[in-house]
Amino acid sequence: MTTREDSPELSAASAAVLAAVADPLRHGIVRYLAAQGEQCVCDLQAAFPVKTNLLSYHLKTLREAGLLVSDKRGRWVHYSVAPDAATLLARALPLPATPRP
Amino acid sequence: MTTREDSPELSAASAAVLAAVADPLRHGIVRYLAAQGEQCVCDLQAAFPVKTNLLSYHLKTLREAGLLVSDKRGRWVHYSVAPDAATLLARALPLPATPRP
DNA sequence: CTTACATTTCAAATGTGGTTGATGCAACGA
DNA sequence: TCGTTGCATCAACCACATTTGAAATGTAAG
Repeated sequence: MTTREDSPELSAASAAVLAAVADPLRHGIVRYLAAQGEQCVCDLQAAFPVKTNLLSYHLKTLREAGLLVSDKRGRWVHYSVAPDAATLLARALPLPATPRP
Repeated sequence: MTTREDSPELSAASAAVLAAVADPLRHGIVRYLAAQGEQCVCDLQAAFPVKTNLLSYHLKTLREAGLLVSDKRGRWVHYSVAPDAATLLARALPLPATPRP
């Protein structure tokens, strides 16, 4: 094992994280949750006009990428942006991120 | 026309930029060019063991995403990271980027 | 207990991007 | 001119991601 990361593996891992948000719907979901804070799936259904099972599929994709966390409370499942999502994304970029204007 | 960007369109445009680097090979190419500076395709062939036409396809993808620029000098084509690539990527993220440690 | 509701899971259909092999083309040298 | 080199383009194939419809799970209300 090496101390520093191997380039191909780093690129592969980074690409996987980026692929999660490289979809218009998933990108919109993350933006929406970042702006609105925690929302239940039913709220997301109102905001994004897609079938429920499709929404569920994309939420699962984002969750498995480590960008979202879910919390089941009673009958509803609430989703929110993972605490380290911003760091995860910034580190996945192939270039150092510049501060936003 | 609106003053602020429309959410679905912004997400779509951002997702397109992110999709360009959401591939291990393309991610590696951008990282390599950022580290090494301008390189001709022949140099990239040495660094990435893939067929020439495949490399050309991925370079075209990155170029069309606005992340790379190409410069044909004589017989060789030199690629380098576009001047505003870092900004383009940072803006494409669905969350404000955190500074890297 | 039975029903309704919120969300997930499953399997099958569809679509899209990456890969390959072949071909094209411009620049250079013999 | 002729052949070679460096790179791009094209069409076809294949693997995988997305989408769909149906059914399952789990929770709460009546």
